[in-house]
Amino acid sequence: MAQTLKVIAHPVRLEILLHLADSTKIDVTTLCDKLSCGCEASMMSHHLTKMKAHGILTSVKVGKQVYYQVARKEVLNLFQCMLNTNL
Amino acid sequence: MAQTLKVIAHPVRLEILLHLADSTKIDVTTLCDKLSCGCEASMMSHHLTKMKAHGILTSVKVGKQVYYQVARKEVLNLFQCMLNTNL
DNA sequence: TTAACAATTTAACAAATGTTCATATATTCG
DNA sequence: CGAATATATGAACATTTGTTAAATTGTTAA
Repeated sequence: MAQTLKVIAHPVRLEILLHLADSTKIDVTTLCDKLSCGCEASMMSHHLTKMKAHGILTSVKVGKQVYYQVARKEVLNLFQCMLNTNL
Repeated sequence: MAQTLKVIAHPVRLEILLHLADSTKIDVTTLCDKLSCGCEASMMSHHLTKMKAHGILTSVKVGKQVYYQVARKEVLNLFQCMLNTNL
């Protein structure tokens, strides 16, 4: 549990999750453009890879792009809980 | 929000919170004894200090001992949410 | 009051993890 | 093939974690 929290506990990664909660799946470049954190593709890839490694995301490669999406929907619940709790 | 999660995202600190959810307040040595993590007083102090620094805990000194308790009850809600969500 | 002890914190350091920037590896298209 | 684009990887740097030892604060009793 601590492990999962740790992976989530990063401003960019939270924003990624927030975004993926709406759009089903999204590729790295688009994600970079949409997020307000001004995150470079390289760094974005790192974050995505990390979350994927922990089973929070999955990815599908289609041509040049790799589309990511949330694998563990529970994480989104937690996210919602945090927003409600005014944490 | 990421900051708060980051502070919580550690096995020992989660166990501390779990314990403080029940017992209103508790001193460092007792906490060390009760937790199953085999955490030394020194390390325990580190964790408690960190959580206190982030406003999650408060402490009162009574004689030789320092009693800690949860300052932000919302954090416990989150905790409960995580348990429910089977995270 | 001071010596001895007990509870907690601080300091100093090595090891493990995380973050970031620069570079490398696909993949498509002309 | 070679240029252009999308993503991944590597290596330097920063932060976190855990350990051991020493310092601080408080208590007790001679």
